[in-house]
Amino acid sequence: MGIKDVAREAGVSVGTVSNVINRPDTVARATRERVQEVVRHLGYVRSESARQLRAGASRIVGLLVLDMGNPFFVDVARGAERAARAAGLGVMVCNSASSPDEEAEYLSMFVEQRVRGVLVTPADPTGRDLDLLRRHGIPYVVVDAIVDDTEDGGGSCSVSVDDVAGGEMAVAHLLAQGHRSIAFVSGVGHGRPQIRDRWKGACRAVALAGLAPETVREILPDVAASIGADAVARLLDLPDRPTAVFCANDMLALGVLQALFAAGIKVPEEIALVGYDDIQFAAAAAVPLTSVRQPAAEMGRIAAEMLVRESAADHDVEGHAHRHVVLQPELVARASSSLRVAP
Amino acid sequence: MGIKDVAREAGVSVGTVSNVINRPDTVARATRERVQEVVRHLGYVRSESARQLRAGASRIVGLLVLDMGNPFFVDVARGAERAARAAGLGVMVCNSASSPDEEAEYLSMFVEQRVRGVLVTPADPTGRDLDLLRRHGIPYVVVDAIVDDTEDGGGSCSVSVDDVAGGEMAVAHLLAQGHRSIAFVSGVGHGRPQIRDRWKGACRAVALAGLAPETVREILPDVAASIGADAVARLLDLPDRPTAVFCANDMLALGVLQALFAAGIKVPEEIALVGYDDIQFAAAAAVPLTSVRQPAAEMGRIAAEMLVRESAADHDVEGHAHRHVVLQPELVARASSSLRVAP
DNA sequence: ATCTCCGGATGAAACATTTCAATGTGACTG
DNA sequence: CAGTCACATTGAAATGTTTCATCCGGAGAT
Repeated sequence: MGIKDVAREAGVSVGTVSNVINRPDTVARATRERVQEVVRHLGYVRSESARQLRAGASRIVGLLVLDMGNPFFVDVARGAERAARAAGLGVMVCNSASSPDEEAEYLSMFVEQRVRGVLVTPADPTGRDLDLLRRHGIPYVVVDAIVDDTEDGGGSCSVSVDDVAGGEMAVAHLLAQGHRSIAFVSGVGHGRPQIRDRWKGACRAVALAGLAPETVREILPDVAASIGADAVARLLDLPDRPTAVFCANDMLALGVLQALFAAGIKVPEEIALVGYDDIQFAAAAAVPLTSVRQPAAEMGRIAAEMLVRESAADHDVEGHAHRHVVLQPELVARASSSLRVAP
Repeated sequence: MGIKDVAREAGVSVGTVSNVINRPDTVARATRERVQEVVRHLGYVRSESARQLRAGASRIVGLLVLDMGNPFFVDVARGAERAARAAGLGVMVCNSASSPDEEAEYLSMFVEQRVRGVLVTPADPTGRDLDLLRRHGIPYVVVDAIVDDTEDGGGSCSVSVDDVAGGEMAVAHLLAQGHRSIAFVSGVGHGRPQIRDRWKGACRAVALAGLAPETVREILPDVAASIGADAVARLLDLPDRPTAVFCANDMLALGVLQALFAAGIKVPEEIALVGYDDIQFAAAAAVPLTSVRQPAAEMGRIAAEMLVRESAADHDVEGHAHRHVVLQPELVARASSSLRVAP
């Protein structure tokens, strides 16, 4: 059951069958219809493996995210998937679980598969893992991060969101509500640029308001334990107890919200809460969560489109200039940070 | 940069290089080490396409789910992925979005890829789409459903959860709380067997309690509109307003919860609420949600393991007997259905 | 000294496509 | 009528592996 069987059955050469499938307009109508009939009759489906062996690259792109359990990345995947399919490409979604080892493993699997390209949110902040792709000439687009890799001649496109602006608008919002002691909670991967930028934005908001830097303090919960509970425990231990908490993402914020509830602390009356990502569940939380919305699906879409363009252009060697698209986040105010009564 | 280059550089034949990679113990130590060194030096990575062209099947399994946005399926995917990787297989997760058309499209893509097998939650309740796989001899396991396909000689393994039992325990729980008028809300895909079974279970609980069948009524919100809001509108229109709502899944329940909140109706005081799936966010909802937990990750794991076994056994033609594993759900009681004060 | 065996290495076939130069066939032009 | 051109079709090469029958050289047995 190969192209040869179809050819024999239809009384034509394999080349003609191939043409019927890939360039139907170049073959005479009578022949075309006869071949198509045989294809249908035999239930022939071409073999991608043979096809891509010849072509040198497959028709799928790899997508490597940090956490499939986080709806933010699910949205990114959805956007990417839709755009890729519009270009006739399939998407293989993989989950590095923020581990550089798993990341390396998946990337080398992508190389084995000779994928058309890769969309990746790097787990390894050095971006060293990506060298593998570059060495094999596989184009990639960095999603939700900017990797500074211009020095080694490579470089890449990227799509990200302005996390400094996001952090700033979250804290500016809290300051506007009258809060003067704010905690910034960063959980797993607190060292990642995205999180660092949100922290920077938080500090900038404080500085712009002309307040003391200590107005916002960082809390680093133990990632081994239940993160939300540990964060709240540390929070309550703080000398000058904060009246507001800004969490590095919504998953974290939901955990903190639960822990605050368990501790009998009222949100937003006693402590205001702001998250990040505006995942679908933020609005349905125990107290609807104020959050900084990131255009996740759009990020996925743009990344996939850039990849398609780059992979199409990669034949004229330096015909492709890497671009860095930076999108803007948006504050969505809900009950968890509502205007509190002045003390 | 193929196996040939490695062979030339190391001064051996391609067969030997292949042996070094796939059966290192059959080649003399000196040769082996020399070849390995060259591989490292040249950065050689074997081509999966060529490999699978020869082998006839790839090393990836397809996973087709109904809704990537639903954390339930994300958990299934996680379980499947882990088990597949333990067997050296990759997983390609795709989202049929409950559309038979998309399902058919993805399945034929799987056939093109000559995947090793497929894990699928069918969007087409007739299971007709699966014929394609059977025709091409691709093993598949049905996840979260049982397809009755024994008549056409094919058949398949399946892993599912006893939805009748789940529906029954949800409603029995509400009856035990004293509720005597219950609404069952089923949203998108209300016609699917899973949902029908939950409804059957609900009816059975009522019958077992010796109550009138009208004790539980079904509500079918308009899927085009905002489902939660529409469900609540219909609910309030009901002649004898129910005091409890059982939703076919948690996504739906969260929507209903939001709509109830918007309508100023207190949960659980005025209306009790029970969901299904016990997704991670159920516990963090506005009112922590009572739900029926399904062992999602385990289902994925078992399904993948069955597939691996079947695909290994498919050489001895009828050496494989299809099995149907049915797991048991579990009720997780939370605030949304807490004991209400007698009227 | 000859035979047998065995660990190691080899070379070619097979896998299912795509692509491309070459070929054949009429039809139209000069 | 010869020449040219466009259109359809063909046949074979090329893609990078794996597998398997074969071969080689040396060690042990007779």
